[in-house]
Amino acid sequence: MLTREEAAQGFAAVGSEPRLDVLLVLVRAGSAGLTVGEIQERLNVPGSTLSHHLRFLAAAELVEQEKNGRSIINRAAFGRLEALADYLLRECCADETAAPRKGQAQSKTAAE
Amino acid sequence: MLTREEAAQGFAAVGSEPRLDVLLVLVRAGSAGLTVGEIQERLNVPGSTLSHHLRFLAAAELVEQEKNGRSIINRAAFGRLEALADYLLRECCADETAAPRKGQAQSKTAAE
DNA sequence: GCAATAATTCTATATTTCTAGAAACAACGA
DNA sequence: TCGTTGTTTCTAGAAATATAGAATTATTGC
Repeated sequence: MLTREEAAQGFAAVGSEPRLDVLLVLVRAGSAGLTVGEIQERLNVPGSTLSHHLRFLAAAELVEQEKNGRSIINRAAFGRLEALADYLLRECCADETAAPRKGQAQSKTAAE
Repeated sequence: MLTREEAAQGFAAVGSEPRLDVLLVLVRAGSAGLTVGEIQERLNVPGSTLSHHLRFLAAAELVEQEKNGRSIINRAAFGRLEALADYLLRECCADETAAPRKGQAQSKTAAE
């Protein structure tokens, strides 16, 4: 499971529009992944900038990079992304006084 | 649904450890919420710093604030958090060439 | 070895964010 | 109205991040 630090790092990684764009392009690409050049074509961003953002995403382990000849294939780390998605609401309502039914995110209209 | 900008802003909001801490405390508290002072007690952070972070979270609409006398009650916006959680993988594999079965996040071992 | 391609690292500047003390503001109770 | 409590705004210096051109490294084909 994700530590608090890993989760924060993961969220920070997708917490910028250019990086979120990069990740979404990779998520759409699925398990095949995309080379840096292919991402660059789709997003129209300078190589050095893209490289910077990919490093961020890779450091957070949201993207995996595999070298293939002179290209680098980037793939979304689907397992990590699922863990991240689950993280926020996992402890929902643990301190709820009345009925501590865990895992129940009540809608915003449900306030007492 | 969340726009790309809203999603990035939301992720950025929980992309710092102190802010993630604040949000998790509120998620645990459930629909009752917590006053600023109560959060402060639990996290042991200066008021001005906490106020700064809460503003960030409120701007991203991840936390709702309601004035109550001289206190302010903060509540996690569970609906928003769910939307955020869903956002990352929603378009999974849309570009997949072979079998574009949407919504299927294959495990990391599935890369041929 | 040399040119071409793919990507990263170096560098520098601009911008944003973090942190927290101090001051200010708002609401309530006496 | 005056003091107290809860919270925000002001302020400022330190640190991190964004952006992108230029130089560099790595891989391949000839």
